[in-house]
Amino acid sequence: MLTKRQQEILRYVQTHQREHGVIPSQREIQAHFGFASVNAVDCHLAALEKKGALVRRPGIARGLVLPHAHPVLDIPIFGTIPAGPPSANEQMADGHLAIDPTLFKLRPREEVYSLRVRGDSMEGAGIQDGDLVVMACRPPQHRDIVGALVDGEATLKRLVINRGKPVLMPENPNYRPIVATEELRIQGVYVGHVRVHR
Amino acid sequence: MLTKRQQEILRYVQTHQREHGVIPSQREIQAHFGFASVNAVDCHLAALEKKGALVRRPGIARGLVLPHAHPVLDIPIFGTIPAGPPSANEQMADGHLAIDPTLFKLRPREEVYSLRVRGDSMEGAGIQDGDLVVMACRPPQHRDIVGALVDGEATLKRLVINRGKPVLMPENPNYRPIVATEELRIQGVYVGHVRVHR
DNA sequence: AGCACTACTGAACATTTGACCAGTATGCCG
DNA sequence: CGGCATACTGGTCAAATGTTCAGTAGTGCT
Repeated sequence: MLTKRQQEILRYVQTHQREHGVIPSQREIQAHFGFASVNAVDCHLAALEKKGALVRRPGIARGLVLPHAHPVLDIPIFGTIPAGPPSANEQMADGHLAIDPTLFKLRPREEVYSLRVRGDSMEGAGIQDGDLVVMACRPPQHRDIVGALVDGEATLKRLVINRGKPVLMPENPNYRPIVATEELRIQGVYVGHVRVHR
Repeated sequence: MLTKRQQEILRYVQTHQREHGVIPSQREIQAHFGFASVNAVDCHLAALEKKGALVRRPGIARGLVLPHAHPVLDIPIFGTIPAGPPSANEQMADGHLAIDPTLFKLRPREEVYSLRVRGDSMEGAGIQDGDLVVMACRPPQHRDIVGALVDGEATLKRLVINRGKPVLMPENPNYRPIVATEELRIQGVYVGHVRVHR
């Protein structure tokens, strides 16, 4: 759909952003291609926008938005044992997981965070020791895998509502279901995970 | 290390970029926080840069570069059945997986690609149907999980060298080890995977 | 008390930058 | 042939924007 020239322009914008961290201005694009006029750039950008290859923010400096530019979410990685919901203390993050948020089907302004799994109680669900699970802060539903704080201890289990009562089911025959005796606080719902092979 | 106010500023910049695709200008930050002077923003940005929380491009509109903005690798996702090594035909990618390359311990200029897993033959290794496995193009070693083309068919199995002969071991008792009768081409070594919960 | 750092107000300035108008030339489609 | 899209030259203009100077106030440190 795009002409050869339009592809070149688009590619330059992408490359420039990757290498300099900043979208190029029209004049920078002009200089790179040796155009005698900025208008040449302006026309190309208009054409690219019309074809949906990018979005322009009118009147805004370097206001090009590339479709693939922002699909990167910095997910804070908390320790193995979360002391509470992440919104409270962003500082405690052990690191960040940069990943495409469109990959996980997140809702509009949904908070996400990540935990490093300890133990093998969810092995049956393919979640192993050391995996980074991505958790979303949303209301839990029946049979969701949830991060829960039960009687002061944090665990990752499958939530089952049994006759109105919540039960945390492990996915490993060596472990037993957990029924909260005192308090049960759901801190997040599993939406996916990342494993790095050691 | 950052003060509370500086965190707020930094967070706003990150949020603004995620939601609008564009870095906010100093005046936009000013308006958001209700400052009476742009200089308040300028000072905060200077402080943030001094502390290494971001980089400023002097004289450039919206010239803030967030440290975690670009260390993102676009990994091409190929189909479930790879017809060959990805270097040949980059075009065939079904999509892209944007992820922090530092997460996986990749070697300097190592090629990576991604495959969607079909089947449950590696269930014992925690790799399930539908998972996106990340593969690196590097020489396979004993007990690596590899993507292999054996007798014309593509599979993901653990490579075991048995008395000098390569054997592809599944991690599921319902499947049997594969010994190549004709050809065995290793197309990549498993370095990790990503699962999106459905 | 003196100094450094944070956290601003208020104003002015020079650039940077997007937008726009007027033209030219080429190629394609009906 | 006219109309439309591409691909530019050349130039102007106003708005957007980073930068800087001068000054005030609070806090913590030595």
